[in-house]
Amino acid sequence: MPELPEVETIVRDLQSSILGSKLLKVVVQVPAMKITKGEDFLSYQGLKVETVTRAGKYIVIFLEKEKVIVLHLRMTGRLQILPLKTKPIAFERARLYFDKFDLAFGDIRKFGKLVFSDLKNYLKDSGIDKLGPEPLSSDFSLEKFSLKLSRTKRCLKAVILDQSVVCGIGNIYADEACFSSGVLPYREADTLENEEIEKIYNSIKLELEKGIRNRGTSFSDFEDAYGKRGENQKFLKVYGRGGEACLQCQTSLVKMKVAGRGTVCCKNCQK
DNA sequence: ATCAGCCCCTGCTAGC
DNA sequence: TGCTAGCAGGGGCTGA
Repeated sequence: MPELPEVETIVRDLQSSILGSKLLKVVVQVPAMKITKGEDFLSYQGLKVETVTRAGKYIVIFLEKEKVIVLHLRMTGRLQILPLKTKPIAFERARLYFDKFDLAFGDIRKFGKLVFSDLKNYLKDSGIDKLGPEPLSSDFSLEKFSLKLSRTKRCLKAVILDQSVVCGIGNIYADEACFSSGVLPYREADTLENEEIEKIYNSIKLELEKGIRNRGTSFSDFEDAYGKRGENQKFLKVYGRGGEACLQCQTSLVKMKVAGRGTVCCKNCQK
């Protein structure tokens, strides 16, 4: 499941390869893909890529003439840079044909999203307008985060998974950040001490930065834009380790459901 | 207004 | 061995 570090890895791959490339043709397996706008792919053809950026878990490709393509990989989406005329990848849902290579969008579960829009409308069309601050930017302040937590009875994990509070965090990094901060994910947010909130705030940043350094977590099937697996799964302390020994205290890690998500934590190390 | 819980979708696995 | 129920979860939607 691609979260911020995985999406950032793909975006960096794209930045080093597709800037300046010309989009020749778009083929989408309708209705397999959820597409908004852009029945009119013709108007995107022949345009060069100007910039590629990330917003939360969204990939945003800016083209000439104020055209914008937004992708969200959701659970099982993947984006692959391929040599020209490569045969379809597994569960391919769309392909963008560029002048020097193909860009394939594959997605087993069809949860992924592809939005064809323009500079004026892409934020709203894609849902990026609803995102909270980027966790690794200065927009994500301890003060605002603290205020959000203190004003809700929701559990900690539900709040940090809420993309409108802080964007880009998914199940893996939520569990890792909770463990790393020593706070139980099911704690009611308004019972957290200032000291705990600061630890959580710092842990979120540290875990995401670590994920990016390791080029993402390939727990099941994440691959970068070149089909290479990440390394961060080797450094996970709790995610996917339910029933195994805690790396800090050897207590058996507990697996439970929190905020509707499978969750692993250490009842000894986390309070 | 807030928030829990259902739904989408399909591959994999545990259990019979 | 073969079948099936249940699980995985990001985010949109619904109803309390």
